[in-house]
Amino acid sequence: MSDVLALLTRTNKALRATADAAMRRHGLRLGQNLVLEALWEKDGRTPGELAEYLNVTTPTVVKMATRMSTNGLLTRSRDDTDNRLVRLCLTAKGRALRDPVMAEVDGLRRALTAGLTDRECRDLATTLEKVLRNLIPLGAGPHDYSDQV
Amino acid sequence: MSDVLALLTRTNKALRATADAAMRRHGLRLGQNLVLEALWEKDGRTPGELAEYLNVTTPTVVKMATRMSTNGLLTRSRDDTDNRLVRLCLTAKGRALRDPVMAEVDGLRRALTAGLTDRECRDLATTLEKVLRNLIPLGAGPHDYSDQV
DNA sequence: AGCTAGTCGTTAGCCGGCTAACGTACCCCA
DNA sequence: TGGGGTACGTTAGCCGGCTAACGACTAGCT
Repeated sequence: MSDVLALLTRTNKALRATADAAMRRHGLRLGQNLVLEALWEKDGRTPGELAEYLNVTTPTVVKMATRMSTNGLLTRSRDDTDNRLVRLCLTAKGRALRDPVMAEVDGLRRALTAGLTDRECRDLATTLEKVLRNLIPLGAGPHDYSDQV
Repeated sequence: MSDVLALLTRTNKALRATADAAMRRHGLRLGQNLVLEALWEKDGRTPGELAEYLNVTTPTVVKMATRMSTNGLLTRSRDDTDNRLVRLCLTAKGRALRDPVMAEVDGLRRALTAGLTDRECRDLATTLEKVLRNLIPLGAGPHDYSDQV
């Protein structure tokens, strides 16, 4: 009982489905709002910068950037001074999504914790952080946790 | 501060990475252990049954079953009495993974909540269930949650 | 008995995520 | 000044997940 693993899995699945549905209402897909957020905050980032910022690999950003470029959300352009770099710049369409998408994410954030007391929210965050810290050392590389408690 | 949304996202990402690494040690991939678990519990299930049991769509099960069949973990065979049905049956290799994989999942489950008190675990589960219930009505269909608190 | 409606699995195609391999461009040092 | 190492983006290919369209089979009603 109280299987945190299963609960975490189910919660995340529901979260993904809900978030994707929310983003679709604005012509976006699940992670694309994060790319936009990063560019709203600072336009003209490179795929590599974005990848590090979003905690994702570069190829993932490249593929998403290609789709988002096709959808007219951003443009690719090579940096003048360093020809290796690629600058991802928002289009007017990409900039226009800022307010509605931020409102949507805010709504999701509130819906998520609806009916929870402040105390519950804080405790949830604290405990999740602990779980996260438990996971991080295991995530990188072929680590064996059979020696852990 | 205490952004439950971001925390949930990061936790799940770490969880997926860790779980995938754990399953790879047994020649499996992320969700394949769930398929095996379902067949350990009751062999010869159909893709549709499995999909419902795992809360996943049928095509997802079909694709996984194809890969797992290629890897010699299970076999496909048509039902004699109803030729629409396909029976997924474990091979010896698939059966042999039962103990080691269950132990691995158990290790993951324990590592996940390492350093947490029983109280913290129970509270975490309770709160996650609330969050999950908040999400479920939003997940199905083009629902608008702008009216929610 | 035959036609229709419903059930079931498969295929095609998309998305986000990853690793590995590749090609180009820069940079620094001999 | 040239060459080797390094940084960067792209491509290819895999996995889990989804929806939509398709095809085969059963079942049910007339």
